[in-house]
Amino acid sequence: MPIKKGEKYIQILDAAVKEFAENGYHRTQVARIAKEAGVADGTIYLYFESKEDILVSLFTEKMGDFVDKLKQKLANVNGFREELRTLITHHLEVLGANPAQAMVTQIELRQIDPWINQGISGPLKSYFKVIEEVIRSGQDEGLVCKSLDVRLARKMLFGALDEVVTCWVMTDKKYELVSLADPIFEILESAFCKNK
Amino acid sequence: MPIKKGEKYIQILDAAVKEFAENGYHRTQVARIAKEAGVADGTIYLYFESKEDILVSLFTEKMGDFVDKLKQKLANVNGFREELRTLITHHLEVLGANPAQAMVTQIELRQIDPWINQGISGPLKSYFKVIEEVIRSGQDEGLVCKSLDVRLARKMLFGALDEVVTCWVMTDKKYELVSLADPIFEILESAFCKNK
Amino acid sequence: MPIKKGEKYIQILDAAVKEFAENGYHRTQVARIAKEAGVADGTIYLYFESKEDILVSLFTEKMGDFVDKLKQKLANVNGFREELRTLITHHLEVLGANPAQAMVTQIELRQIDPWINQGISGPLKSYFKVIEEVIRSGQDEGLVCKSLDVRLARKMLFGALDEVVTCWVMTDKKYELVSLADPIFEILESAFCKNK
Amino acid sequence: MPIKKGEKYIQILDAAVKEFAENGYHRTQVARIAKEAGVADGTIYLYFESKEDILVSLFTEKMGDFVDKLKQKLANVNGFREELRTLITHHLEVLGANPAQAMVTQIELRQIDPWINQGISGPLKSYFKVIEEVIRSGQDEGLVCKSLDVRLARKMLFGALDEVVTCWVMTDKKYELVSLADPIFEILESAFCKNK
DNA sequence: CATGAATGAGTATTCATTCAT
DNA sequence: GATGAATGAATACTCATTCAT
Repeated sequence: MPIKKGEKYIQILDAAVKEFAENGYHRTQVARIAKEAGVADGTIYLYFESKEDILVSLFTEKMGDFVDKLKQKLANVNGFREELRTLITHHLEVLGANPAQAMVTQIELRQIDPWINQGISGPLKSYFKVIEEVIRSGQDEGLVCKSLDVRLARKMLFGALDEVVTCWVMTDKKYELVSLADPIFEILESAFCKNK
Repeated sequence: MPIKKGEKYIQILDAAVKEFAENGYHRTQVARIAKEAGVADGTIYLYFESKEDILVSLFTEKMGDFVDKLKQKLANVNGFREELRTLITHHLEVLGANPAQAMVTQIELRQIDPWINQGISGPLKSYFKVIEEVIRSGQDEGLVCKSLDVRLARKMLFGALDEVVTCWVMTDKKYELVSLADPIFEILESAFCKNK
Repeated sequence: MPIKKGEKYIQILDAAVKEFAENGYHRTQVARIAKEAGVADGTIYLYFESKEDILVSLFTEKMGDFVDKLKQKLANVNGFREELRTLITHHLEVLGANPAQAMVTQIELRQIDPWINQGISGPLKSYFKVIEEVIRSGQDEGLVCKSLDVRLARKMLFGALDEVVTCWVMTDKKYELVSLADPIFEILESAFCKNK
Repeated sequence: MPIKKGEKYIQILDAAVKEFAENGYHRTQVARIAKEAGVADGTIYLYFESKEDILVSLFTEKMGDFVDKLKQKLANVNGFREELRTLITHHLEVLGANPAQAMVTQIELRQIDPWINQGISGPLKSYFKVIEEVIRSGQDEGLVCKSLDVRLARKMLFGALDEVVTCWVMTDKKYELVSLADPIFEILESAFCKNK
């Protein structure tokens, strides 16, 4: 039962983001992470169950923050349109501001054996829930058609954002990710709102 | 240089789809594929450069067909709306009809080291090109706003479809994938067409 | 240099017998012994030099008692035959009464690297000495042939007893070990005494 | 399912005896055995399941021979006394002639986790069976008391021989093991035969 | 073309032991 | 004396790939 707190926990996580983003998950040795974090190899295993657990924890840890912050922002905003805009902007801002993090989330995380990586589904689901709530609030507001399949809409919205970020990560992040917020907003707004 | 055709080539590819879909890419040993295909271990390397090449070839091979067929269908259809509908339906039909194939494409393919998997970008790009042409034809037709960023729209469209298929694959394929064609079409039509 | 006495010393030794007998020497972690003993990992090393030292001490500690008690019993007995009987009975009684102890002595102790385990030879030698004295007293008494190689006889006697106990330990201790004292005595008596 | 035959199988086994006898089981690395055998590390695992399997196979392989040869010798001999003498001599001869082998059998083999080493019990049992048959033939012949517990006698006989060999191995094999055959025979004959 | 025995590079993980508190 | 977080050495085993036949 690893210790999920403490200074060393953070050090290791930080070192891991750096190494994973730089060399990829499979090419990164645990010993390398330890060195970068300034701890002994064995110390890693006081805080994580396995190399894979580091990657999953990386995601879980950040995803918790991500959703919490998003919820806060949504609480300060009124109406479906603003909520949608907030959601999109938040997604792009956060990932755009942390390229290494984004790299790991978009690329490396998907290299884990899906038979094992149930670990990421929890935090991800809570994000999905928030997205669905936003869409549903649009329905309540009368802006979004009641007959819209909310789950389907969520998948499409998330998939669209996700692909945009992935492409950005893979093209060496040449442009400002957040600059895409407006055009994306307009497309998604059209997609979901009835008579614009 | 490997022989990229012949009876054994097909046998190996078929064995690989089966094994990858069943056990995942990393958990599948080359020896296992050879056994399933009824050939010797070494024979694999007469037809493929590496284990990874099998996975990539799997994708390339099918993606070629996929795009060819799609182009044929699009040639027989008039107007952006029908083209879009054809695109979506084709995507869902083909993947929905080949669950094992879909499993490999959606899940296993993403486990390859991105530093190496440039192999898939070729065939994928030709699909992207078709998608962009469809959107552009919508602009020419006056249905889609000229100011729409076609590449961005393509990413979102593809991302949306891709996520829908991934979710379907991961939920044990309980429903008919193609049954989602209509609702998806309506959302994407709204997304891209001006005043509906 | 470790403190070879005190309450904690006993606690650790007791915990070790339990764990070794239950899981075997190699499968037992020092941390586990510490936990079972209710002390910190590091505390172990205030009382023992190494994991191996625990096992060796276990043996030494008990072997000291074993030989002392045996000597006392022998002092109260007259004649080779009674001495031999006493020796056999003592061996079977003590080990039969402490199955966990016997398990460790007969099985686990032999898993130690013989390049290091000189530690056990001391206490064992004093037992061997007692056995040899008993045999020699038989010679003095005229019951045992003078030409008998006492060291050889000792090895055979000890080996015979040892194997009997090992078999008992490995067959889940289904019968009373001490019940074998009589038949064993008769065989060994015949073995060593001239014309019975 | 490892290949239990072939030239390489023998090479590896020979290399293993040498290394185990020289450095002990735990101190011997698999890579070292491979080097000594002139094969690649991985090749070991084509012929053996694990490092432990090498040690067990070592014993099994030789024990088969040992028992077969013993049976042949016994077939050419008449009467309990000669059979017993044959048994003892064979035991001492074979082990005395192969000190490295004896080292491994008497010392290293016992370092294997008894929870796993069921592998050795088979071949050993067939030896036990032969010993018991010899004793039983003595009973049939009228030389050994019918009331003697044959299994107990076997354990004592085997334990006695075993301990003698172990002592010999551990004292740097300074004397000829087989020279002990006569005195041992006399002791065991007295032990089991009624009126000498 | 086909074979499959042989190769050997590559590394996550364990756990006895230490030492600063 | 006691603690327990931190250490880091140590290595069996896998499996994609090759090549002699």
